Amino acid sequence: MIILSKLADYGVIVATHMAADPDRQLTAAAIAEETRLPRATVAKILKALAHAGLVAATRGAAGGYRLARRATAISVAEVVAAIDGDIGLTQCSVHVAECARTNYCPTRPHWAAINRAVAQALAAVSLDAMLTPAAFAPRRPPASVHAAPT
Amino acid sequence: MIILSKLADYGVIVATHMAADPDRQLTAAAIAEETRLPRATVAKILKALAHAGLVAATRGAAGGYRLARRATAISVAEVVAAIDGDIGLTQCSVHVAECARTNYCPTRPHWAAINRAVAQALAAVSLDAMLTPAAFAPRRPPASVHAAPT
DNA sequence: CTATAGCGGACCAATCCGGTCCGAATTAAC
DNA sequence: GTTAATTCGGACCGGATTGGTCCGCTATAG
Repeated sequence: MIILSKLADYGVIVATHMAADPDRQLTAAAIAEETRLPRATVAKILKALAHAGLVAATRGAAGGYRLARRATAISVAEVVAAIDGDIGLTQCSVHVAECARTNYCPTRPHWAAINRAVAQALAAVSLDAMLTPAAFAPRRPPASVHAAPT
Repeated sequence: MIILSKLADYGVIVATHMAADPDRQLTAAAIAEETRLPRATVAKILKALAHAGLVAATRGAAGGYRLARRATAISVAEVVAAIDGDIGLTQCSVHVAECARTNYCPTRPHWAAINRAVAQALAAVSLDAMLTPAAFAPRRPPASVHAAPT
């Protein structure tokens, strides 16, 4: 299973790219070109990021986007949340009201704890950190949960 | 965004239900009834769990399922992986070969670290833990990544 | 031999997602 | 003031994935 949607994945790429030199103002077309992503899709992503206040848009001729904050102050979690919406493991975590099983489902409270761990894992990494040349990151995949990679 | 698929969510419910009294052998129909889940769906889930070796099946009349191991020895991560497949954040994490961006994408190695954190959060919780009455689990949602719950 | 129950797979419908496009609004340049 | 460039905010569509169901087969108990 893939956790992040493609769009959110692209979002991180775009945001990271902008974080590379935060002072430059880039048009959607320029970012698309430099990241090798489809132009229309990049535009859509930037819209979402702007909506969440992560990037600032300048309209009109000679307009473009730039990061609204310093790269160290934007976490991957924020970027993902801006595109995919709020992060939650189960239906229960996000739409609590709709869970008719609330009464006889003992597992529900436990998801919150796991949920927090996941959210924190994403929140702990800033765009700035994504740019650094991978120093500490291990080269091999997790290898703990693996069963059948398909 | 919801991380777990509905099916995987159900899978945890089913597995947890079985962990409640591990010595009883339950038919798929009985589990469906007791968990209030659609019978056919439960059957499908049990098949997946059996395939992964998490539950043992007895065929024929008076057959049924039971946990293959002690509830303390089965993690939520295993249940999820049995149904949704391997866990990975991005396309890169699972299908590394298909990522044409490998060369000019600086973010890739960093995903592995986040990936591990997520996997570990799921692996750290056993079915047995899911059964305990929520003692330590905080009642409030994460509140860190939240932006707009839709 | 018959009823029960899991096994394996095919199958369908619906939802979600990636991606595209277009008109409106806004600003810079001429 | 007019025109061109560029973002904004939608709607929109096709395809892929997923949730859910069903059927025929096998195996076991009585």
